[in-house]
Amino acid sequence: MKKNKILPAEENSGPLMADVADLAGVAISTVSRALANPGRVNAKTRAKIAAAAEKLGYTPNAMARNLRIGKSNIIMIVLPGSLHHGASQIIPQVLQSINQALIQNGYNLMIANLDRDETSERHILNLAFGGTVRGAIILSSKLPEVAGRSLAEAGLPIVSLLLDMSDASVPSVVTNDRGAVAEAARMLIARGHERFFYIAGPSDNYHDIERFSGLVDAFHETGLDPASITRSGGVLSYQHGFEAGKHAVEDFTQLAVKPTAVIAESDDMAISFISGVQARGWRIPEDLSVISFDGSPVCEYCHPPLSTIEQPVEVMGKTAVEILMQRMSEGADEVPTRMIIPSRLIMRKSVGPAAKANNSC
Amino acid sequence: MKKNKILPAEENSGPLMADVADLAGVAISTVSRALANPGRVNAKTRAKIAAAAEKLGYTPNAMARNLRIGKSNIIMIVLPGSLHHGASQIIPQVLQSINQALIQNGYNLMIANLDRDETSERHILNLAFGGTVRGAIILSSKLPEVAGRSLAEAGLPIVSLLLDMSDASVPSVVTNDRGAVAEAARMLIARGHERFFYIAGPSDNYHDIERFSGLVDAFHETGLDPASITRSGGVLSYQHGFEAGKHAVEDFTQLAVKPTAVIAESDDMAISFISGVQARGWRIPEDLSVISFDGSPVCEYCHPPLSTIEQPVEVMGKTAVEILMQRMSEGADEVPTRMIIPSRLIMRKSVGPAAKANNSC
DNA sequence: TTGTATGCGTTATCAT
DNA sequence: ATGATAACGCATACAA
Repeated sequence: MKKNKILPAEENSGPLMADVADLAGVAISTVSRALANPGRVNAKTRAKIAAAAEKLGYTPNAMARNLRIGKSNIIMIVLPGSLHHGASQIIPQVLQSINQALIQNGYNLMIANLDRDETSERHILNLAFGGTVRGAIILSSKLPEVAGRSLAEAGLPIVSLLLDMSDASVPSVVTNDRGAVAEAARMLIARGHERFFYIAGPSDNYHDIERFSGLVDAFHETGLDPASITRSGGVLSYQHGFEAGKHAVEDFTQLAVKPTAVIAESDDMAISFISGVQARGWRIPEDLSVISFDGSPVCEYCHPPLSTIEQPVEVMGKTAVEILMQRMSEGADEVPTRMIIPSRLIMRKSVGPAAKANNSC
Repeated sequence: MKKNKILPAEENSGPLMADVADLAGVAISTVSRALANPGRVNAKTRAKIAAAAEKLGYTPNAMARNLRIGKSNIIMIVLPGSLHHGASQIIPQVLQSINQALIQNGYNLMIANLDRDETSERHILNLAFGGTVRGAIILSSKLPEVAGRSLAEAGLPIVSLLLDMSDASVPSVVTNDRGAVAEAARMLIARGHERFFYIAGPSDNYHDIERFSGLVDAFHETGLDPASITRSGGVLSYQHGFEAGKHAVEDFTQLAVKPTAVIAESDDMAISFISGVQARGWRIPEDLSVISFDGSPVCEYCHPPLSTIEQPVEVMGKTAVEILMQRMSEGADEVPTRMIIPSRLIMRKSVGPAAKANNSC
């Protein structure tokens, strides 16, 4: 039984269910039930089967099972290539939390990279349409789509993480980007800051829009003129947030009237920006207060320790998985289309009162 | 053809090979050939088939294919839970490079977390013995093993990355840890440093042993007494390298005679260590020179910019995949058991000449 | 409660 | 060069 007559041969592929059945002296279907539906088989035979399986070191073949039941147990996470660099500080945590939650539900996590080339899009679509994956969690602002085929039509549940795609009817798990920035900005304004410098990631990206809007909101609320907000960045091609921060230093240097507060879209941007302006003689927070986004662990050890808006990635990841599970089990589409997990502002020494006149240097 | 009579029904699972065959007016086996082995089918029929497939938007079912050929096209990467925190700065790059290389070879990447509990070990073993994955790249110092079943016996190719497991006959891709640290140490010694402080990760880990040995080597070569090396760390339970660095600050503070040079096993450790000692009045590099390991991008923006031994993770990742591919194709086991990819010392301002007497503070 | 038989979607063997 | 057919390993409808 162990070895088949006709086909591949190749490497020994381990004991089969049939082997277990033989050894236990029962039919193969009984083994199948004993494993999947223990309640519906006699305790005695169940014991025999368990013993046989144990003795043979039997492990069910997942591919065969999945093919038979017509479902895969693999979920893919779609990471834009840029994320590996951009918000890279939090990616490991995201993967970790998602994977843990998935495994608890009997699923596995596959990584899919979405770059700007058609090849990667096609690859992802094949994963979806070819039945390799059962669902997707995406960290990209657009769904892969090529030759008229879109991930949206693949018939599998999708959840967007970090970016709100509920407009495109993709359930999304996000943080309160806009409100969190507004809150941080209000706090800065309360400390006397009136001129802001905003370091943006790729323009028109959800994060850019929401977070910048939050800043503008705070200005409106407090009666300040949003005209005194200077934007920097918005370039798509940066590999790292670090580069954006570096470039922002140039922009900042050329300003006739210097802002006293900086809000950066990611910790990386803030870190390299701070490094750059400090090298040119500005002091943080005496001359310039800085707050960024992400809550990377490294912020605590920056010079000075960096205030950051912490994204609750653990919770967000688990929530994304929960929603995915709901979409997959309950046939219904009655699941939330947008979950907002509040972020937390971690105040550190990079923030101080506004300097009176700091156009030195 | 599209819908079958008896079974699941469920969601529409897309066009099948049979549908393509029908539309093209050929047998199903011909379609299979046309797709897999284009050379062995008439150009005309091939065109018909291609047209039909195109029109239907046909995507081959991967699970069925893999089951049939008895091979999965999924490779798993085994990440110790600690790595998500410890050396986390480089994990995204590792994943990125490995995934790219895999996809070029027609494989996909699955993530597997190896924690310290038996559950995660069992899970990984099931992935292996259940045929879900075809091979593994591990970043863990030990192979999952439970109830006598070990990953080593799963009959699938394994490559170790970052850690040398060639002793356990697992082909390994590593960097020249020992030599790189020795070189860095020699350079420091040439600058007058004679008392070193070494911040270690988990004790007896490969990295700890190799890198510390490198430091000792340099001392021997230059006729210095290794007794003037102080070790700190070696604690297993730290979640972040940051914590190790923090703790090292305590150790450092209590030393009667202060070292003038520090070597840390990871950038994270160095970053939090520097932050801590600076807060207590020490100056880098005037009082203390620091070099660490990993080459995290953030080092460039530290205060002062941090010298680091860059691990060539991109090359290492690609190399690991290459070795895996060799193991899988050429039946032979005649593949290298250890590949050493040299690292590069990036010198930055965290290093200076030894202070004459810096036991101030 | 257990056994028999069929099919999941594909590849590969054998004829034609 | 193409077509009919039997597996791959498992799960389920149905009969016993």
